[in-house]
Amino acid sequence: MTLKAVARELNVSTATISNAFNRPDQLSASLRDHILLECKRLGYHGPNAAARSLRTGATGIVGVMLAERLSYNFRDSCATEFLQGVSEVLDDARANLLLMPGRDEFYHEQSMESIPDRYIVYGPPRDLSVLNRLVRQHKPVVTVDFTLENHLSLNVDNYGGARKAADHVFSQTRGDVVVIGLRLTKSDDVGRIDSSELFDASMSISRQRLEAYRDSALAHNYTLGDDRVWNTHESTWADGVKAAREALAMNPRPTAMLCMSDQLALAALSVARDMGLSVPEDVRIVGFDDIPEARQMHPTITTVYQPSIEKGRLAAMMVLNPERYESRVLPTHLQVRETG
Amino acid sequence: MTLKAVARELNVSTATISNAFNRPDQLSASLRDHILLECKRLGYHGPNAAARSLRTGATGIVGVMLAERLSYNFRDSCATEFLQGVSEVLDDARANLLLMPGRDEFYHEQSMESIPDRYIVYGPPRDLSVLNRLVRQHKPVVTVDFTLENHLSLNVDNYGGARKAADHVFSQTRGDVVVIGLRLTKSDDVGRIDSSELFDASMSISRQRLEAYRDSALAHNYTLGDDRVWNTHESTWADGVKAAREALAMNPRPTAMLCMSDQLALAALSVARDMGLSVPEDVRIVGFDDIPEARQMHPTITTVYQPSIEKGRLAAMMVLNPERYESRVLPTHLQVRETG
DNA sequence: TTGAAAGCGCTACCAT
DNA sequence: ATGGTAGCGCTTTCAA
Repeated sequence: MTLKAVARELNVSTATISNAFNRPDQLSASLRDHILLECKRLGYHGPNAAARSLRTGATGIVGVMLAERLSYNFRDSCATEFLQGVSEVLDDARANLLLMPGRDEFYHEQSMESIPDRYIVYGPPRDLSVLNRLVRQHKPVVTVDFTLENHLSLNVDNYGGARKAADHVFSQTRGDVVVIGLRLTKSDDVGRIDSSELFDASMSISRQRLEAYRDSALAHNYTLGDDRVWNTHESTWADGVKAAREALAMNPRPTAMLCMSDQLALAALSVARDMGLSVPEDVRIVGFDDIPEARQMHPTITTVYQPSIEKGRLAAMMVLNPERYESRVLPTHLQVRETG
Repeated sequence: MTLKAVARELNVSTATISNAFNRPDQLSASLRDHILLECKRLGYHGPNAAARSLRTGATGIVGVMLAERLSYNFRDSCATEFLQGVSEVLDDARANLLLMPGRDEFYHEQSMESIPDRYIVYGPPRDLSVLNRLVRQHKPVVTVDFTLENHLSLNVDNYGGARKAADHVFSQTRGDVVVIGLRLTKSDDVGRIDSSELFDASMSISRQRLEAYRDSALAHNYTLGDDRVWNTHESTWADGVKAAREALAMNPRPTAMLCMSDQLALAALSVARDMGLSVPEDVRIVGFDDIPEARQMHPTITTVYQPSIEKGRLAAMMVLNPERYESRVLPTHLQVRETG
């Protein structure tokens, strides 16, 4: 069933059918009602979205570009909460949600970026080429957790949160402190970092957190050298366990671990207990994000709260009405609980 | 940048550019390489997806139709795990994922269903009209957690799992057993059910679970009447708390609760503890799904395992290659832990 | 191996 | 208030 077929069936022009759906003021109410009723009877449910979009350039679809592959985001509580916030607002706005990976290899010779009307870019895409293609569409874009010149952005106060966490840790411990970092470099491996390979601070929230940890260390007469900072590629149990094992094998054993996500902190906690260590007596563990599990675990995790759901809601509202908003930085705060 | 513009720029026909992207065998390798290189230079990243789809009817997008609004699915661990499985497979297949709500009101006069090439329908859509529109597209469809005539479906053994859970409970307790159900009727309210309003068993996994509970009760000389079955609208903390409060206020107090999701069981557990009850001594609590939290909480939740991630993977594989698969029912099994 | 041209389904302009 | 029609960007047949 196409618009043309309906027009023929009802003996009116295609323009009239189109108007019945898109511009009610262009025809009499009675004709419009008649047409809409007949369309229902004939099984025509409104203009084909692809064809309409070709003509108008609009689909009502909001693209959410993720930093990595799609599946990663459903494993990460933080990302899931963010998407929850986004989808709440899109639901109300009657917009659909297209998820797009941030890796170039996923776009084999098709310009999928033409489908959505607007974009939320959640974290710096792994391949910047993908971002460039997107920007060239001249559609509303909101970047989240990083900034892009001439575009609206939404960030949280990573430096402030991390600083508070580190200040708290350094004021409580006399021993060695280590960092379990997240995506600080391009490396896929888990291991100590090499500062020369760090991502740029403007593009990497992890880098911002690291700076805060280091500044705090300095303020407490301690140095957080490369030999005390581990990198992980994903905020997963596996990566966290690997890094924590290496870190806790250091001699002398660290007395505190600053983890860049709660997921990593949870893994570190498990490793510490397997080694027979008491938390926080033998080793303090502090996370980041404040995912629900941080509150539910025993012991509960000391961490930095960031408003993930709210971030999603706001990102969606910003991209739907860019003219009404300005770039923002949302606050974070320290949640002292049992592990630190 | 359009294909036409590129063609003009390079002094070849539009057909040749199109072939360079879609049918490499139709032109010389050298010309193709030249064209692809020039396209990159000119910032043309391949054919516009909307236009191509208008012509070919294919977009490389897989639609996942959800039973309800989008946001609900990001709050539900089960749904999130399912989507994780789906997206793993779609990642590998280089397909994109369009999330679509299952409520009619979200499709205001636009036939969005023309965009995806294939559909996974996760749970019976709240409004069947949406499903009908979808089916009329004659695209591959896989239904999950319900069946649809002439279409591939993927289910789990709800009856079997629920039966094992109930048999376990009835063999352990002499007192009153209540059910905290999930979407057993259309009602948005939390409260006791009226059996005459129950959904049809073929469309409702909850109904299947209820039948299993009731059959098990009968086998143990007990009757699970309407006054012992609560309905909730969403598998959320709030709904669970409300239902559990009412149920535990019964006189005599129930000694076991069969909950249709772990989320509801978690809420019931919290209510029981707030009332000063010991679990499982005073009241046994059994869930369904086996979400990660069920293992992590203290006490750990006795529940029925269903393979949510695997269900997602399989649904995606089925919809990508419908001819290679048949409808299936995946097994479930009882996980006895501390609460029951 | 390459090119010309029709047409996918629709909307927006301009006529009437 | 309604209709005629060009053209959005592309693919595909057919002809050269």
